[in-house]
Amino acid sequence: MATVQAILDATAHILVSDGCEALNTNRVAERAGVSIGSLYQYFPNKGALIGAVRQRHADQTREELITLSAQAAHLPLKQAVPCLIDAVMAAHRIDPQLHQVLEREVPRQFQSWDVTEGEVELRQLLQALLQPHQDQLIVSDLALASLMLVRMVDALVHVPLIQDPLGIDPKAVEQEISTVVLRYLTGQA
Amino acid sequence: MATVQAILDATAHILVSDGCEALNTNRVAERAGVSIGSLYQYFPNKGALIGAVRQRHADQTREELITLSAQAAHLPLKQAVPCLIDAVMAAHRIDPQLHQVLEREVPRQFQSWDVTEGEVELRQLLQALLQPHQDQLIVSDLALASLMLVRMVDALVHVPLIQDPLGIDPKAVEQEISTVVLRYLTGQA
Amino acid sequence: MATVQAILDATAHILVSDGCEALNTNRVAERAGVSIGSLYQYFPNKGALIGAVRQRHADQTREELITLSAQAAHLPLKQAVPCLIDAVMAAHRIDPQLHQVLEREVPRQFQSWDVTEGEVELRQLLQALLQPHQDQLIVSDLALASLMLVRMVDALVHVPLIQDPLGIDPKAVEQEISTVVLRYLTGQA
Amino acid sequence: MATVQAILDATAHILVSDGCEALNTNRVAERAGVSIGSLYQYFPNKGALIGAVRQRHADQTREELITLSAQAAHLPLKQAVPCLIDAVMAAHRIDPQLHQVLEREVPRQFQSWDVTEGEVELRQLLQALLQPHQDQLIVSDLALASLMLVRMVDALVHVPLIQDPLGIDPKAVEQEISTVVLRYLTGQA
DNA sequence: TATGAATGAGCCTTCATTCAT
DNA sequence: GATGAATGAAGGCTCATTCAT
Repeated sequence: MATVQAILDATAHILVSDGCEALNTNRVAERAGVSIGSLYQYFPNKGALIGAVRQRHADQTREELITLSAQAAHLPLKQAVPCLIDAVMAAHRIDPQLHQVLEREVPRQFQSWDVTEGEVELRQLLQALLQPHQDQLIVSDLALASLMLVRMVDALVHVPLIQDPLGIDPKAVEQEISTVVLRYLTGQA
Repeated sequence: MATVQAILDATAHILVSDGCEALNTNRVAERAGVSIGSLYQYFPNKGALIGAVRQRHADQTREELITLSAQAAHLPLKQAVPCLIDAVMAAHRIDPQLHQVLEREVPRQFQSWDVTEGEVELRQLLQALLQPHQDQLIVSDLALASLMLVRMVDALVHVPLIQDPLGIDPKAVEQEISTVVLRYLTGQA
Repeated sequence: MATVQAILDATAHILVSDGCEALNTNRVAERAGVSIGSLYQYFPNKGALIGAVRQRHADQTREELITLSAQAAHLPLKQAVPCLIDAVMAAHRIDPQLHQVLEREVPRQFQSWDVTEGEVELRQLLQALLQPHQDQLIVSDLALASLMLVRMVDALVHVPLIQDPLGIDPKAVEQEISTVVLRYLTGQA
Repeated sequence: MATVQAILDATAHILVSDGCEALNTNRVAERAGVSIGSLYQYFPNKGALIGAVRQRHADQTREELITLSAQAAHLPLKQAVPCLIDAVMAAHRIDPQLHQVLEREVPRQFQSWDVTEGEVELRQLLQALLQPHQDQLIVSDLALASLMLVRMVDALVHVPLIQDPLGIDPKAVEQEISTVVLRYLTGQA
């Protein structure tokens, strides 16, 4: 419904512009242009608000990721890897700032179980994508490799999204991610 | 002074055991066994408290890292890399839970500029350590490689510290980090 | 109308099961299975709701009381008194819990003038019932005696309805009420 | 402490003048002339406030009652009973309006166990006072009689404290209570 | 008439911070 | 320096009531 959308949008906006600490239900309601009563008609408490925003973002991200990574399924490994990295980056580009806040600022009490949930799903997806290329891989354990890759790619993908103090070129980083991954998987780039 | 130490310890303890949201100055003072007035004698506000804890933790981490990584300076690359990874892991083992909270939960208003500061220093340290091994490296840009390495190692180093839902062995992860790094740097492991 | 009945029933039910503090119009409407709008179609405000429940309960109580006490009119005093006490107890057994809540928990703002109203009526009824037995009575003032009796019987009648912490038998209490009354009125039991 | 006293006084005053529903912590603090923060320094929540007022009132009442009823211990029954009734009335005159509110308006959630507690104590006190007069009593069971008396006297004692709609004289009521009690206990007045 | 989304005043409570002692 | 009572702005949330459909 329009009201719910407005509330979620307002929440996300405040989260991005002022951070999690500055998020309060009255402010969300005001920015959403609805009364505080309406907010509580749809969300039982502040945590649910953040949870819903996280859910919406996670859903969008997963959808984007799955859609784009599907294209990699039929490519040779050397093109599949950059394609996947692109997918991950595209997913992160949906709302990088919101992603950042959700990832790094949400206090413990609002963090839900499904954070790791999503990662596990991702690792299994990746493992399935790598399976067909078994013969070219030099990694010993595909499950282990998937864990390593998901974590490192996630970390690296954030790099080009922010200004580097030493002036490293974002474009170069983006390409280098594929290099790292391919060298790890195949020993060559 | 003892009072300051007690206050910082209390802060860190609450941060770890109950999270950033549960940190309040009265509780810190109580746990530290000093009056709230004394707390404000040494710290102008709540932010300074968190800042000081962060600073102390960063200092300890850096010190540990520098001390341990010094040993890697005179080793061949193949042993230097595991040695460095060990150093990073040791640094993270100082207080992994505090590290986690500081890294992931502290709201924007308390996050200071010097987070990146520390990383830049790290990248330069790493670059200096790699320099002597130039001939064995296949990476094109040492500054870029340092950025990549610092980010990915930091991400990977957290993995063995928490229980994996898919049951991957922490020991295996620890070794695999060196593999990833060496393959990236030299094309072999 | 069915809607009104449903609303009153819902109100009474919530009053009994969760107390006056837990009574709110939205909850009443929900439990009654009608919309909040419909509730306000029939009751101008929350107070009217409680008032109506009180009225209904008072009406039922009065009706029961008058019906049953009519039987006492043609009995000799010694049998009339237990008969009347029985009538009062029967009236209280209609919905003892609701009675309790209405009597002890309803805040001032919802208490209406007619509380005493009912009592006055009762006193006059009792006085009329006693009049024919004047010759056996040793009380000086029948109006005063009626006041005393209504108040004390009301108080005593609640006793057998709740569990006594010292384990006094409810049946014994019930009989003792008649003893008290008869001794007061006639000097004998 | 002065602050605590002021808070309790303010609570009692609001309770009496505007009822339980109108009691809110901000108003209490304002009337007490302290900040809302100070109120919460001494009382963990609204319920504790009401509980403390109730406690204070119960303590005062009990003290008055025990002190005054001690005088009845060495009197013959015929003077002891009016003396006791006087004691009960004096106890009720401490703050009749507060007593009323505490007795009839406090919602379930704030009612504590010790309501009945006090009554049991009273019944045992009364039983001890009656024991020495056993030979003049015609009641079969002293424990039962004590229960009856406590309840009926409590009910009757409230009568002279309020204006009667039928114009019964309060003084007469007061005396009649002793009559009722003595007739019940001894068969004569 | 019935509906129920929307409203918003107001209540309970927390906590960073001050300041008189 | 140390203390801790006191402050009060601010935030989470409830619920009686309205009104457009």
